[in-house]
Amino acid sequence: MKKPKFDRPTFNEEVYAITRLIPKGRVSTYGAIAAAIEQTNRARMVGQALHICPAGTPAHRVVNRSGILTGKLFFGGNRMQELLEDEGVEVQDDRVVNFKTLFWSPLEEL
DNA sequence: CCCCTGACGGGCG
DNA sequence: TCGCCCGCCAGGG
Repeated sequence: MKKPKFDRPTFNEEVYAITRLIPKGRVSTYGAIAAAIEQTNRARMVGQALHICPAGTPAHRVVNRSGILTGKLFFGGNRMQELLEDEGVEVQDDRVVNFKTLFWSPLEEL
């Protein structure tokens, strides 16, 4: 009884819930979301969850720790970048410009 | 059971 | 920030 079973369905819902809280024009990271639901070493699972996220989930606002749009390939073409730019987030070379200031932490700003 | 893969992250130089 | 190595962990072959 060391490790609590990994409840994929619940985990995914938690991820989507946090993701939906990311303000328009701001971005967050896989690790920050994982930390917010107390699953610090499961940043990768956050990625898996967003890969199959339901419509309406602003997954484009989630990037990696360097501000790189690691998931753009799953949006097709430049879709992820366009979605961000439509919200006023500047992107250059698959990376969020001013990432440090646009970063939104579910733990500190919630 | 072994091995590899991956929308990741921390530490180091 | 970049590159590199390594730890992490669920899935799939």
